[in-house]
Amino acid sequence: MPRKAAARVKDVPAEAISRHLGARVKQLRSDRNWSLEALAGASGVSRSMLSEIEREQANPTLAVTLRIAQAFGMSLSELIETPGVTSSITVIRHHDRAFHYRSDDHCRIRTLSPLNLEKDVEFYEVELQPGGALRSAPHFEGTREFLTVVKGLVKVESNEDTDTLHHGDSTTYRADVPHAILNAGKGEALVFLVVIYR
Amino acid sequence: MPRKAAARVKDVPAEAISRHLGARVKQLRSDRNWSLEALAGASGVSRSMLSEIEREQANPTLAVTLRIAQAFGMSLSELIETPGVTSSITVIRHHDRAFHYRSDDHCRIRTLSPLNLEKDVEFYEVELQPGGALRSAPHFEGTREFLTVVKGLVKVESNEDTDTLHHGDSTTYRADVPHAILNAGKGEALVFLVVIYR
DNA sequence: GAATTTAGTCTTGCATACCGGAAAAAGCCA
DNA sequence: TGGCTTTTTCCGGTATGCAAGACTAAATTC
Repeated sequence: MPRKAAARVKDVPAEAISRHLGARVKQLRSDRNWSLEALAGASGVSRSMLSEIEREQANPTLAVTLRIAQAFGMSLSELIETPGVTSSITVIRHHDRAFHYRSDDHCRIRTLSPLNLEKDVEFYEVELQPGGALRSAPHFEGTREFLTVVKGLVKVESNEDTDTLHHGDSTTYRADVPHAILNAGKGEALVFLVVIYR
Repeated sequence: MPRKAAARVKDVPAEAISRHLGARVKQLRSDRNWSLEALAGASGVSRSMLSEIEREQANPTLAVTLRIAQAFGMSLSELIETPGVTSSITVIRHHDRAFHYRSDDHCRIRTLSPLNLEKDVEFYEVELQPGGALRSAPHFEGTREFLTVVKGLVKVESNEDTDTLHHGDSTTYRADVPHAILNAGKGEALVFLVVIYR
């Protein structure tokens, strides 16, 4: 068995890189009746490279892609994003490491909402080992947290206030002050947390 | 003196490529307490490349940048774009009937956020018996729901899309179209639901 | 404090992004 | 059809993106 060649990114199916970037560039260019030469002039990217990109035979660098976007008078995002396609459902699987926001011995946090997609709300799952705690510095003014306990015994602190929650209890508190979530029980604790920025 | 090399894109000032992409990656990574090794594992991009990118010494290809974005659970655009009271605590006890939003044989809904206090976000716990379903007419334009399955086997429908979720899986979907949450398993199902109105 | 582990940077080597110019296609008008 | 122009693809060379492993420094464990 020949040993596996070094996995290079180029080997990734071209379509996966950025769906139809080539087609998109070609479209924008012909919309404007530009030749490769014209686009090359406007972008500073060589005709040959542009040709390859349009035929999906290249894996352009960020810099080159950015220049092309600028030549069309748009941002990278605008160039890359397929306009108007918002798939209805997005799923985050339990074991998807990409969403393990943070993990250490005492505390594991999973992101349940695509971060930064929803700007002012975040949804987390937090697992705390006995004695474990999640302490946070104040967030922006007006930020509140909503929390519900699925398993274990949890103590919540916000400012000087403190409260203890059992399985099934929920709470909301100010998060624009120092606050903390602590596992006050003997077993593992599991809570869901919604953070709302104002 | 060697003759002037052909002007390559790499020669462009690094900052211009994508403002502080390196810093951004580094930030996201340390936010999550990930080592380069961990990020390499999650993204499929080598440590060394990641190191170079963070130090702004590389001009990554689109493919690599995309993989990094995916490892962080965000889109390319999201990665590239620059981001940026009296008693503190209110508790809702598990058995407090006042917050049983709705109860019937098949479906029990508890409100975990004081309703109409936070106007554009609501937080629910939904319990579905086998065969039970929660069907909703479209909410306001732009409304999305975030859902995570704590127990059971759940099917989600939004528009024509459908997906099945096991324990620990999460999803987000459009709620401004007809949508439904169904218990597709043999036992009781428990999910947490966040609704965001736009 | 030596040995082990864990973090990051540096080095090596290959595949390829990228450029400039040549060859090939495609129009376009007699 | 034959030339003339314009547009696109092909080709050769250079610089560099990228992966893998070596190396170094810091933190842990014994």
